[in-house]
Amino acid sequence: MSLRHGVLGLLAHSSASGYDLMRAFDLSLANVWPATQSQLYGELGKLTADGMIEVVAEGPRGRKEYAITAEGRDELRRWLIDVPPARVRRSDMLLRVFFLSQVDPDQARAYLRRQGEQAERALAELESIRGVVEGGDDDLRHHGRLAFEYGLRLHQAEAEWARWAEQQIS
Amino acid sequence: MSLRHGVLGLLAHSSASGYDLMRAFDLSLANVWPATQSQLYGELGKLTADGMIEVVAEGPRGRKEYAITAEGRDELRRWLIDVPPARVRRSDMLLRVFFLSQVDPDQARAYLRRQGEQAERALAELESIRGVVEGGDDDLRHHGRLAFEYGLRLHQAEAEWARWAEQQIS
DNA sequence: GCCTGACATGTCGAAAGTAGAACGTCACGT
DNA sequence: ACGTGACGTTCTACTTTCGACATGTCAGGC
Repeated sequence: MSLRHGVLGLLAHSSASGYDLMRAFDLSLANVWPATQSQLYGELGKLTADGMIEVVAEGPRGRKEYAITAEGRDELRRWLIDVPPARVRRSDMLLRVFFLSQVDPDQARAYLRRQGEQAERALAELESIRGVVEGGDDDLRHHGRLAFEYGLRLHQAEAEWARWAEQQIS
Repeated sequence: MSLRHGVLGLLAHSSASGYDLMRAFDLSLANVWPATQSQLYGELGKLTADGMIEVVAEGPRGRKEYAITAEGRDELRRWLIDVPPARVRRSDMLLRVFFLSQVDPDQARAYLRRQGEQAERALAELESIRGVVEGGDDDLRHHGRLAFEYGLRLHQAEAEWARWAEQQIS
């Protein structure tokens, strides 16, 4: 249940409303841990019930501003340090690769080429927001930079692999 | 719903029982699309109901051997070619990176070091089964080799990133 | 005064994934 | 004859995720 910890992490950085968090998820965590609005509001309710966060202010339009509690901070740290990250990552892209012999070689190569192009597009997109990431200087952004670099390297490797794999099919 | 296509893909390669598929998932697809036994048997039922697969033989211990139908093969091809793979991959490992400022630098560095070591372990493990992957010569294995190489490159990049990231924290 | 668009929260149902209990069979070694 | 372990299926219950819908408020421009 990492959605819970995503919310705690953002609230540890600064208090926010559900709507604020929704945007924060879309902006900074979109590529790492996407979440829908309904998921978010549901989790806020559960976190409040569990005493991990609390409503610290109410604004216009029923806006509720949430803040992390000491208990929530403890839980976040525990998760960061003590809970080992999941080792496997599902990839339907790679699952398809296993079964590529079911289509003819031309189509298989086309598939790999598309994947390569997609990786390059992702790479270009990342490069285009490099300025934004390197601009700010708060904690979140600082560590966001590490994640940014990860994405860069990952997509690079992916693009190269796709080119290599395409050549393997003959 | 890629579990469905994982099953279809394996059955396209050769007929098998639920139990056989379970082992096939554990062996070849474990790192790409893990599935539990209950999920598998459930999906076999649904696929049969949908006419994508059929029972072609019954063996001892209530064993049912499933084979893919023409309809199933069509669906598999459609998925392979027409359905674009998901672009985002959740990573709780990376999610933690965003919030690393919540623990002290020593702990943050330790976290990244552990991740680097984990990537290297994964790499070593892959290298150790290189012989197995390169041994066989059926279609599945041939394309499995492409996935294998992907894993190799990915973990390599991950290990390097982790080393780099660890140094960034000071 | 009215429309639009951003702000804001909430509920529902379906699909997908996780976890494990329960049950029975067959082959093999001792 | 007996136990063990691989083989094999089925069912239930829970959690997570997704997508859509419902509902309403406030600020600004025209």
